[in-house]
Amino acid sequence: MPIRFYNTLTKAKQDFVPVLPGQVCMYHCGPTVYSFAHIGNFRAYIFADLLRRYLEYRGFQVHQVMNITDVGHLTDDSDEGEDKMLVAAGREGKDPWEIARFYSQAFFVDIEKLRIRKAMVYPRATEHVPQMVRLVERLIDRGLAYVSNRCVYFDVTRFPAYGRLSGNTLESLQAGARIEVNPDKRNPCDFTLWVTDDHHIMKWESPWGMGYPGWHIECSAMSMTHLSETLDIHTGGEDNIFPHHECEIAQSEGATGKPFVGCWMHTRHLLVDGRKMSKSLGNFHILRDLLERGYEADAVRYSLLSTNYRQPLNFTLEGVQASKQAVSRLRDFLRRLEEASATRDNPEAAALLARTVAGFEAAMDDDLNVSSALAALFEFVRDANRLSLSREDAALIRAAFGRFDQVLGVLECRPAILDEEIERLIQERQAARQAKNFARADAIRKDLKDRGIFLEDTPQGVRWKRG
RNA sequence: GGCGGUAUCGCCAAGCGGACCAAGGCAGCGGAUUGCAAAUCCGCCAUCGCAGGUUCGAAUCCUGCUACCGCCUCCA
Repeated sequence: MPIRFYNTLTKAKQDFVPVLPGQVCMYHCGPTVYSFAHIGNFRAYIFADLLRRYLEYRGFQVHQVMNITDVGHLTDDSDEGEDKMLVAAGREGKDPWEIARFYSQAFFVDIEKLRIRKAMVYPRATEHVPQMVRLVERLIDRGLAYVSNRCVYFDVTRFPAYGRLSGNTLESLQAGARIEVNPDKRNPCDFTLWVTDDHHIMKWESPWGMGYPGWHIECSAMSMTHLSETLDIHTGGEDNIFPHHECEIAQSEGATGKPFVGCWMHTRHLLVDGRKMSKSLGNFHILRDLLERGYEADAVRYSLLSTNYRQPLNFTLEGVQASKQAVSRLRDFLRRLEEASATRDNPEAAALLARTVAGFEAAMDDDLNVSSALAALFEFVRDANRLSLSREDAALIRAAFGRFDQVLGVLECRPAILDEEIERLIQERQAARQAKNFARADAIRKDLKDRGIFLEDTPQGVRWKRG
């Protein structure tokens, strides 16, 4: 069975066929580092991570690149918008370079906590200005871009496919009539490739004067530099579809004459408590706040992971709690496996496991249907809990779950150090229980519980876990 | 105004015309087990936003309505 992905460009699920067999070139629109990334951002990055992990699970060699946008882009093409990096710099009394350094470091701290595997490269826009300039020159040479009043614009009328990704054709955009008229442009929908502005703080040399690049060109330039002129997959949030990705296609294909991306994948925005996340509604979450309030990174990851990326996930704190419980159920199961001691192998275990692997893969093959894949795992847990298992059965199951977790990244426990104090208390409690001093035994358990260690008494002895 | 999406149990969420009088997780209730717990097992817990229509058959297709979300200026 082939893997099937929904392609925004064709608006249909289709078989995934990379340009080079067995290899995948994948590019993700990453953070603009002018503030802390919020959980909505992380939904997109966790999706990208899941995609990479599943492709690797399926045996592909994945070349993964995520950009870091550290150039402040004007919010529109008419030279009147604010520059995010500059606004942040003003707010915090720093220069834009410091802002970028600070928030990109924070970004890497956060993705590590969320167990997002690192991409091959995180190219920065500020380090690729020469490549962008060359791309703009190519576009001018091919007659797709023009210089006007020292700025460079892309002529959308020269690229007939403009609008294919988003459905925003030139006619419908003009019908919408919300586009400001810029006298320097030939057509109202033309977009900026280079802004010449000698007074801007972040500026570079170019054939058209000191200035800075337009807000779409970096992804085209960096994906070509680090991957290829034709990408297998390009991801981003749904808000990127237009204008960002539409413009990337125009620039890239305009310059190379080759298809830019085989499969465009876009993550739906999430809601928080059923509403759009916004600072004014007070439902704006960043990872470090959630961690400070006692929620766990793994539970947050599970929450953001467990809904298909094309559904409007509703993020709630109650949901994070539920996720924590769900993860516990899986981890408890794996922990219990270590006590398997049946003397003969259980043929049902292998059969159940085979069915579960098939269910997991069928679900994931179908456009990363994680909810369904997880259901297969939970059904297995319930069924396996009824069985009497040998050590060999348990080893087989653990290996399979290890492979599942290479994809999901939520089962492995964080390294937990059992210090002597805890060990000693467990011993003391056992002695108290032997002596039927249950008051003392319960006091110890409560003490440990308050310190995040949970004890379970079983016929095989005391088992403990971190909550 | 233009383009697009979503609405399934208290909460989250699969389902894409028949195997569904609808997975799975969380929460809840009853029981087994336990010194008490925890974990685990068993049982209970929805006719799918509303109104029509198509079909032998619809959560799944069509029409209308309502609500919410996204894009059309930065935003995952």
